Amino acid sequence: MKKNKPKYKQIIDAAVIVIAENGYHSAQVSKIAKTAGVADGTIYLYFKNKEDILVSVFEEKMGIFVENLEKQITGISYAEKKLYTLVDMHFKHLASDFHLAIVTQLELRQSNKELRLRINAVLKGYLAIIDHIVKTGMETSEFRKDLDVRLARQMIFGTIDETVTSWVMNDQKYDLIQLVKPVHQLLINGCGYTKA
Amino acid sequence: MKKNKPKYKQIIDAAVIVIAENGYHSAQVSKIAKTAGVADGTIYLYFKNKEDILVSVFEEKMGIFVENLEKQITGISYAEKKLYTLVDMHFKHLASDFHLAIVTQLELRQSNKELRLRINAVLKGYLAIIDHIVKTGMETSEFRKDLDVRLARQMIFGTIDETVTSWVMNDQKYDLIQLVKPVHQLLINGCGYTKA
Amino acid sequence: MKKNKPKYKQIIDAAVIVIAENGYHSAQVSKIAKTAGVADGTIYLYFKNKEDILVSVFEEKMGIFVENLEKQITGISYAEKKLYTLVDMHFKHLASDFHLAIVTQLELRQSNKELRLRINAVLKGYLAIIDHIVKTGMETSEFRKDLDVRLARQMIFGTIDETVTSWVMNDQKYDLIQLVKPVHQLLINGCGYTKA
Amino acid sequence: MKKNKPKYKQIIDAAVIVIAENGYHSAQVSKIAKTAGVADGTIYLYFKNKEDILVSVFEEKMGIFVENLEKQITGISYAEKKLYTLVDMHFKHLASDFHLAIVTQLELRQSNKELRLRINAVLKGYLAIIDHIVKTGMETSEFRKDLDVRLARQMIFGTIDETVTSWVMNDQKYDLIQLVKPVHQLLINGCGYTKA
DNA sequence: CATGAATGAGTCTTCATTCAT
DNA sequence: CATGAATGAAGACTCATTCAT
Repeated sequence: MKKNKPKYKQIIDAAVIVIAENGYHSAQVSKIAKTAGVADGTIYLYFKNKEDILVSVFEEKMGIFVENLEKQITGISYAEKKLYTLVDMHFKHLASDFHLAIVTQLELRQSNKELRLRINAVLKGYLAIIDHIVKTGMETSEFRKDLDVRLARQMIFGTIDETVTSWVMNDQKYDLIQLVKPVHQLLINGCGYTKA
Repeated sequence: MKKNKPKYKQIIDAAVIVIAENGYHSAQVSKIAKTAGVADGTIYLYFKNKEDILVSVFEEKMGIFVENLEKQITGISYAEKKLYTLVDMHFKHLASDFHLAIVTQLELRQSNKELRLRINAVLKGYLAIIDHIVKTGMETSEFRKDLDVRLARQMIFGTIDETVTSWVMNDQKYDLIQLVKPVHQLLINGCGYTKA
Repeated sequence: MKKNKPKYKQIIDAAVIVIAENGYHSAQVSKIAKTAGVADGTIYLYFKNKEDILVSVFEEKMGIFVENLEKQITGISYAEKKLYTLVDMHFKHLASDFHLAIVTQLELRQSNKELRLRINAVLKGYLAIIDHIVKTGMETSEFRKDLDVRLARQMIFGTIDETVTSWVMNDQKYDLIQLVKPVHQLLINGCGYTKA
Repeated sequence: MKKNKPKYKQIIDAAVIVIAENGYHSAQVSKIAKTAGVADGTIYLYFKNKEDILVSVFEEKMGIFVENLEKQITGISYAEKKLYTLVDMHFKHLASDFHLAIVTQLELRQSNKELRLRINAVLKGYLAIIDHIVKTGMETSEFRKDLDVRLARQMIFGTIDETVTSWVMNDQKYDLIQLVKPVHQLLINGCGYTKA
């Protein structure tokens, strides 16, 4: 895959739009090709098949995001602040790209077992960051020592994901970014010490 | 739709199995019919189309579950205990039906906008129960007074859902029911008072 | 076939309406049954299959018509007057039954080879009357002696049929009965002696 | 529709044969494709659906015929000779293409209202020619001045059509072309002056 | 005679993918 | 590299007909 060629990006960008507007199953390869301004066959010079386009969209768009996220979070000392940055960047990322949010929260889920494995591979990097935050919090005693890291991660990811999905399914009619603070508070509390 | 006819239930039950084992898109109607022991055409006496089968499975199975849940929870006084019962029943319900868990967590998500609306209609009852718990907790001062009910609901639902999905995607190789207590603790903390 | 039973006629009458309003292929047997006020299965106590209904409509409605026609025409001496009666009765018959005209001119043609044979059997009686008229005309010297009876019959039938079909396809928006005289004139001329 | 592509004509020609031999409803698209030597899907690059094939056959074959007919007839001065040419070319056209005659006279009639509209659009050109002939005859005093053009046209078309249909339904076992002269005579008489 | 729930055969159409140019 | 015409597999759905009651 020659990921630096302009056509590769053209197709990725066209795919986000076409899939967001039509749904994955109604997004014909020929429609993506037309939107990208290339021939149908050209798609197959850059992608193995239709599913590959979908996953590549995720890999490409989320891959960059996770890289940025990692850089930002590494430089922060406290888990609380790390977690705030995570929620903040996550919400801002999707709030800034209407179509990508739809693809990520709705269309990408319409995939079979095989696809989900590749998606999970990408997600692993993101989940590792969450794990890192949780462990940091336990070390700094910001969080309870007896936290089950996997469960804490599932709460953090589940809450963030559900919040974004609800926002998308409500046609993004309220401001997602305003939810950063209260969501962060919920998560911090969840990981913190039980009230006396 | 004659929902009391035995054939209706036969088809629903067959659909759960066939969809879980093959995935929604590979689950031919004829395969469901054969498993149910009826003719292909009989399916269409009880369901409008293939999608209708999928949603009906959810409506039927989750409808009963939500009813039971409501009854149990209404009789409980404290939010903490209510929430425990919710998590407990949710996990037990899906842990007891291997196929249903797959359909609920994975296959049902592969649906188009129209279908999701019907699914959401069913979910509304479930989410209303969560809302009720959160409000109860706020009234009894078990939970913070300044909770955003919608966000709290999204945390609770998101955490539970993500926990179940992870468990399904890991082929249910660990015991979901053992997670009731720690998940409950995370959620109670999330909704409770900030540590000193 | 117990053709005197009321249900037989009920079904025939329902069929004319349903077929006229929906077209033969969209006229489901169940719709005819419902309109006739009988169960689906009852249809098959009176008719062999769906095609049989269609032909029976024709046999029943046209059979009576041809009988009447025969009686009337036999009593007439001259071919010209016989032909006038034929055109007159034909146009009046179809002009008086909106639905029957549609079935006869349009829907009945949508049949396969086998059906057309049965229809032709019924038509034979009608065509025999035309033949009789032509022969009478040749004997009385009203018509040319060298007429080809078959061709004359085809002109007469073709002209009448085409006139009615055009009228049906134009949604019967002009008065068919007013055409009796001019059509009769055309046919008489066609069969008559060459000018000068 | 790329009507100049060879495949378009291949499919049209295959359709005439397959439909004539099997009847429209038993003529599977896959059979037409096979006969045309193309893949099933290729059909749909050139035709909207199965019905579109049927009408296109008529449009294509009759369109050319009507064009030729127009050219020939325009060059003729007298209505009588014009009419002779019409009948002559009509009979010769269908007598020379066994399969086309079947499709035109029998299968094409098995179409629904929507289809008949497209068929009528093509027929309009043909009927216009007949009208032109009738009017010419009235101007040259070959025909009666008081002819109703529409009725005359219906007689001419009805007679020709019925003659061809009878010939097709009798398995074309007699010579259609020998009927040109007598049929022409019938029509000329019909339009001409009443015998003194 | 009458019912109507159940049957199951039969086919058009889509669209991801290929490959000759 | 790029094209786009051609491919062909695959399956949901309808509805005439049956038969146990």
